[in-house]
Amino acid sequence: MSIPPVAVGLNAVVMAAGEDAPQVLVVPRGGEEPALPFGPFDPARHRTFEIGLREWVSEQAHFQLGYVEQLYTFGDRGREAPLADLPSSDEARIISIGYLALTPEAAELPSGGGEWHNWYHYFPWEDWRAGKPAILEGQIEPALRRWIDEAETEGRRAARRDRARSTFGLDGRAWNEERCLDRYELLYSSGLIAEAARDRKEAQGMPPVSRSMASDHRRIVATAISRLRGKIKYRPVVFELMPDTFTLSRLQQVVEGIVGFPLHKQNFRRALDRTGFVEGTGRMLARTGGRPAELFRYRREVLRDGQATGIAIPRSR
Amino acid sequence: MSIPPVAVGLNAVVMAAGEDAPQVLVVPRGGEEPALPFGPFDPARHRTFEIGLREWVSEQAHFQLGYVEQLYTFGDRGREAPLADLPSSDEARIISIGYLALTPEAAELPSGGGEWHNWYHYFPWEDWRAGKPAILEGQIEPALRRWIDEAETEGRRAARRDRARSTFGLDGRAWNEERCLDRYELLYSSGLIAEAARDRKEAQGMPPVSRSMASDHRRIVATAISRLRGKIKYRPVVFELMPDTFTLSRLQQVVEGIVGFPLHKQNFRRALDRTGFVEGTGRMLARTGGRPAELFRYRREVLRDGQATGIAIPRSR
DNA sequence: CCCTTTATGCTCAAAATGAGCATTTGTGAG
DNA sequence: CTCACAAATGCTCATTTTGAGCATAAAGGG
Repeated sequence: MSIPPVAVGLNAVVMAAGEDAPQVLVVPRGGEEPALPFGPFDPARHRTFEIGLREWVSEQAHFQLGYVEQLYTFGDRGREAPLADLPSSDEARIISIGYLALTPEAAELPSGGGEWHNWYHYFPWEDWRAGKPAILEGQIEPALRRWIDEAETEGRRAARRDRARSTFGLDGRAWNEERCLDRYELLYSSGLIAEAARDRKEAQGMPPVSRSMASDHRRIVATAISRLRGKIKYRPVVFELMPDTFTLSRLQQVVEGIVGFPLHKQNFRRALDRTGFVEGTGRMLARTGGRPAELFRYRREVLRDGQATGIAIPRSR
Repeated sequence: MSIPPVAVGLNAVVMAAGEDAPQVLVVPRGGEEPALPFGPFDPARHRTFEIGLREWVSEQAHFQLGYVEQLYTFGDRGREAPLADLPSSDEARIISIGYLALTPEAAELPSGGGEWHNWYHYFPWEDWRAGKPAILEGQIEPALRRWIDEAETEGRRAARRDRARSTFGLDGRAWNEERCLDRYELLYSSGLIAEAARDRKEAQGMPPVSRSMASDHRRIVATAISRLRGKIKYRPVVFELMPDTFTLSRLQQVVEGIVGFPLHKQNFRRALDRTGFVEGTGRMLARTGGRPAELFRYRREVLRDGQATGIAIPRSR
């Protein structure tokens, strides 16, 4: 029993908290769609995937990774158009292992390497912080209804309707921010995503509703967003995105950026307080535009003993 | 930029609810350690990993899979002793993609294929349903304390102590059932797991405290247990393990088997009721040894609309 | 010094949890 | 045919945890 060889690529979704929105690290490719930091896994050079990943990211984006976790391994044939500089999938299958990396401060990136891009330029329908995004009622929902009606049998129409309803919260269903990946995949299969037309080598049927990425990289980012939005609730991962000290308002801002909707300020603080995750430093941050805010610090120790849970996400209406 | 080839293996952790404890499907290998259903991923034959996986499982264990999700991709060099019939890792690196599969009824397995084994034969320290397992105080905790003291510097001792405390709930810390993988890895690195000695080709230092498995398969099972114990709380996955109709007591029994501790019966039911996941069928199951119990059915529809959360786990004291 | 802007504090009702006690309804022994 | 027993269900009550607002404090700019 011998195992046929396949090529393994490593992709990193590096995230940081930007000024107004979460950011993802991309590598521009002059004229072409931007890509995630990406590189082959070479078993001769790298004892582990993570080592290889860190090497590629620092080489391509001039950037050192901190917190890293494995996301998912993507390997379906036909899931992507291969990047130009890789062998096409007819010859050897390429599978890619996606990683999520979190890093504090979106600030200093040496030039010539990667760039920070706002998540929501790639996923505008995911940002509900200022209410329901106009793109949903304006473009996505009508297109989804058209896609539902296009199905051949009533059974298929019902299946499409159910899927669209539950992922996009149509017809009064609730919006579940964690289902970002499901939404991306639905938009892909209904042809609303530029990558879908590109992969099928068709003319694009829809005006681009958002920015696209190389290969299946946008799918990997959607996977990362779903994972992060879920994980933030049961593991204190937000703090990987914060600098050493921060105000509670800033922390809340970062969480809101991630989950994509506004939180109730007082309740957010009360719940945070109970977790014991943060402690005041006594120092204040002036020039907040109002009353100065105290600077807080993350207490890494609390992770060690007791149940490490995440932070509460009290939605505000 | 070309990608060096590696070999990809697919492993399935197939789980079912047994009479008294959850079971995992293993393939006996006459005399040697049992293995998970395992097979190479052949990109020429299989369009997706899942298709390949289902094929291997049905071939090796004579068994059709239902619910399947990807777990993790394992690829560290030296993480395992290779299976005898595979090329050794010096030549080509073998990475394995682990999958978790859930299936109702541990009952009918055609003979000659796989066997159902109780989880807790491989992880006896994880079963707290009848109180704290004796193996913890009897063997594991003393060995951990020895391992802590063996460290060379005080700093390392402190690090080991912290790690042991938080994973095994030493010194009054809480036991977190989701950290099954962390515990396995700690036992592995502290030499309490037979596989550790085997992989380093050492004589075994400890009397085997539990059964071992081929290669790194026990680590994969630990990953699956951790995942399932976490997921059960925020997604209604237990029902994948239940037959069409079941009593509430049986459902509770299955959940208790998974999380590894007893639940408060009334509160479990109250919380379950609120979710709307189950509905009574009106039919009763007699011969329960007491008052007959009503048979319930899982309402798959609730998943479609609204927030699909998991079921509550009200620990009983 | 008043007004605007943030940061923090506090209160109250509603909902969810944690723990028990109480009833119902089969089975099986005497 | 009764009665004790074993489960399955039903209900109650004190605590906690949420969800929503209202109120107060402290800078900075006319």
